[in-house]
Amino acid sequence: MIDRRTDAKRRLPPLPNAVEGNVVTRLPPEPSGFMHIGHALSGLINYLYKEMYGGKVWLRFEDTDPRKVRPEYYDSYRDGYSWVGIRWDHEKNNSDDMELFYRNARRLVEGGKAYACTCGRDEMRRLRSDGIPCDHRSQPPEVNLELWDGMLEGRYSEGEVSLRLVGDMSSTNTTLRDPVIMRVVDAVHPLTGDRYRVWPTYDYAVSIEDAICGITHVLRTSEFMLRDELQNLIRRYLGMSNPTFVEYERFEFEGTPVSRREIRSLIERGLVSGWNDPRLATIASIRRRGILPQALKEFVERYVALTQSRKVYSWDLLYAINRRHVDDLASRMFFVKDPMKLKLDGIGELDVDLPLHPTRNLGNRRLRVTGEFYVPAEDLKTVGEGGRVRLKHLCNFTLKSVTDKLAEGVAELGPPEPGLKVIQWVPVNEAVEVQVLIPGRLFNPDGAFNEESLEIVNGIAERTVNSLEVGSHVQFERFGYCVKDSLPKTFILSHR
RNA sequence: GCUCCGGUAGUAUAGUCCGGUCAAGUAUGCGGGCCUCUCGAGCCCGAGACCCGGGUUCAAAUCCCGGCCGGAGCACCA
Repeated sequence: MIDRRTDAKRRLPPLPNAVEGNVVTRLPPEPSGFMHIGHALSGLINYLYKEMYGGKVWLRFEDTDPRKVRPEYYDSYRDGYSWVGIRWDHEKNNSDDMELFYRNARRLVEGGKAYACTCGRDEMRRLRSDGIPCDHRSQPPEVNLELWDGMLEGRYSEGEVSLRLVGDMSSTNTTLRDPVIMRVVDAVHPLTGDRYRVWPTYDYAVSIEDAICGITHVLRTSEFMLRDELQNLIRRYLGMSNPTFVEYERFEFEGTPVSRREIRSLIERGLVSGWNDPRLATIASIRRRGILPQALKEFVERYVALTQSRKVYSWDLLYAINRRHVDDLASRMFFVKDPMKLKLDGIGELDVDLPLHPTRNLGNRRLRVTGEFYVPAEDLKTVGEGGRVRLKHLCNFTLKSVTDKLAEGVAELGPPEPGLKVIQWVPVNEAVEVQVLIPGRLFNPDGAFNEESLEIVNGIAERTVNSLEVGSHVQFERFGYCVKDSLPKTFILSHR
């Protein structure tokens, strides 16, 4: 018997209607923009359930709006999902199945479940909103077929004719009010070029695809909730079976925009540097700032709930998990912010080997010391003249004098003296200048842009940091976990 | 405006379906301590919540009604 009060080993809750060995889920990105953390979390949910029960996951691109789809985004999702550790069993694009959508559309028309409508956009919107059917709804099937064939043959231009489902014009669920299922789009598709100009709409394409992919569980965010009924109706007309739906609220993080529109506007206004700005929550951003995929996975298992309540996560929740993962692989190095020069008597020239990690066997780095160091000014000032301090792994010293520019002291090499403040240091002859970018929240709780969202800290680091590869994790002792960035001399703080 | 959905500590959640074992568990954050040659990791202790008002009941976080607050949908986008 498990104590219900402990969730130390918390996992995803059981999936309704799940059959062991046969849970088929899907990753359904629209390749029209960059992948962000919300996609990753949702993708992980779909993947982890498939792993939990055994089954398959599909990667299926929802690319039926040629105007929005861009070729580069297909890869952005493939890369992103792979990076978070998802391995999908099958991959396809909705745009692969145009003939299938056409065939089924014809079946619907023939069966009286769809009709060709020539109402203008505004007219259609008005009637739908009032719940009133238009005359086209009661056209004889021959007329509908004639018009449908005309669409396929290219006799109509965009907006002139569209194929509509016979739904329920008076339903309170407005998605059911005879939605358009096929329409003419005069745009070149990145995958199919100009081969097709009649495209399915989302609900129609998804209904059919979910059925033919054998999806057993649709796990998605709740903006789709009202669509369940419509999609089931389409499948009923077509004699296809329905999946189980599990819908949950979108995942947001405090002070961080999620919508592409918002992000684009920040970029255009120059408030962030681009789609991979470390303050953003795109996959490119969180990778760049050192969030590990394992941390995302653990985050899903520990903190995600498949409920409809609003979720705005605190970044701290993710950081705490990430910190534990990163702690094992981050080399320890010295970085001094607001440095002050310290001259120590009693130390000659010598080479010292310092461990790269306190507990793991990551090896050492060697520093040559001469008696002149950069150390944090603040530490010396708090200790004051006459005070005693420890340079970590090196020596104890007594501070003799401190001015604004220089401090002097007398050192004794040897083991640490209990009770002394232990500080990091960089030999003057081993010093390199670096900057650390500290990303913060982009928006304050009141919604205003946070002018201090990116802090830049300049300081001195030990030369060893030059040998770090871009993307590698390092812990600047007494400062925080950072990632070596591709920008020259730059590190990005992951978190303290 | 119409239609849905939600509201447990600062944050995320467990518990809500099948009312009592919940004077409400966990994680994170916060305060304190231990340990440690880091302000990290690890360990221990502490403070901190059932949106409001009615009702039903011996008993309500859990059921009912009303209110308030929040979110979503209402495209020939997905």
